[in-house]
Amino acid sequence: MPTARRPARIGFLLTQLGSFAAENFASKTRDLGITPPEAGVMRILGRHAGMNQRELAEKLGVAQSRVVALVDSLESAGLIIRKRSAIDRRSQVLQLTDSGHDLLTKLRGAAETQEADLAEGLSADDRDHLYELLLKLSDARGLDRDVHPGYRADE
Amino acid sequence: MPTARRPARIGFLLTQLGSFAAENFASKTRDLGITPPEAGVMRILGRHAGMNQRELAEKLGVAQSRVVALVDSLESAGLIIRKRSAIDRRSQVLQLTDSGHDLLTKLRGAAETQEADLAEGLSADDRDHLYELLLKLSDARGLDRDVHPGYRADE
DNA sequence: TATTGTTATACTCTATAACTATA
DNA sequence: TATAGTTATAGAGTATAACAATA
Repeated sequence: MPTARRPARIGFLLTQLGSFAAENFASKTRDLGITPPEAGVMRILGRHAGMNQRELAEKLGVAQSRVVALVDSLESAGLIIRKRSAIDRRSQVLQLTDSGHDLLTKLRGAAETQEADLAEGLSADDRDHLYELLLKLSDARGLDRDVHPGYRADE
Repeated sequence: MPTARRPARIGFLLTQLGSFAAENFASKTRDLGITPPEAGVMRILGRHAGMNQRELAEKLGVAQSRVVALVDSLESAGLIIRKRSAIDRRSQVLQLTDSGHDLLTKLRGAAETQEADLAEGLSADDRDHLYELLLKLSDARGLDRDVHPGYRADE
């Protein structure tokens, strides 16, 4: 019964490695001129074009006022555009620009690089198995496959 | 070759689950009346009694001024005490109080509860394997087995 | 009246720099 | 001079509440 003898460490290790992975990715987004939360917005808009800001806030789990700042910044950088909906003029519809699509491609490249960084030290079988186990945990908790929160963490 | 077909998602999942684990633990420390960073201090002092504040700052990877605030708060709560070192009167030596030891015991209980929460949905074998894989990753990166950073994270 | 987005404001976390006491 | 700790200050990130335009 190895489980009973093993110390309670999965939570600790997930937090520690999650932090490490987040820092690692943050340094890559920094090189591309955006912050990690901005990268999250880009990723979501890449998959769900035409969202309005309220929908984006809900998906991200942040306040609408926070989305205003994120969208301001990405729009200033020329990566996305706001367009008033013709149907409901209260609503701002968000679209990636060409430049935004280019950046999204680079972000995906960064994610591939990160994957190689992180999995270093594991065999291909180990990697696949780790992926399956993590996915099982994530799905079992109903976590969104596209989103994770920015967060303040500890053990 | 399953690895080549698998999307680059280990980094994402580690960040997402790390965030989830951190939030989960934070809610438990909140019930005990302390914050997650304070819980980290308690854990370290439980293992390394007699540290001074500079050493603690180094171990945590935070500024000394941050340690002042953390220690102030834990001392006000009666969980630790500062004692001027007799050898070097600049140095403040930190010790857990009896009450601090009690709280540390409760924190360990919380970690056990969290472990059960997190591993729900995995078989005992899966849990053991996941633990081994995570530990391998953590060790391969030279991460401290006692410490992880408080952090701001994304993908 | 209700909803979308925006602005104003405040709070938390944390770091850097200046300072005090001691070495 | 150098170091341990403290205080003062500032910046980043985020939320809540008040507000404007539209429904």
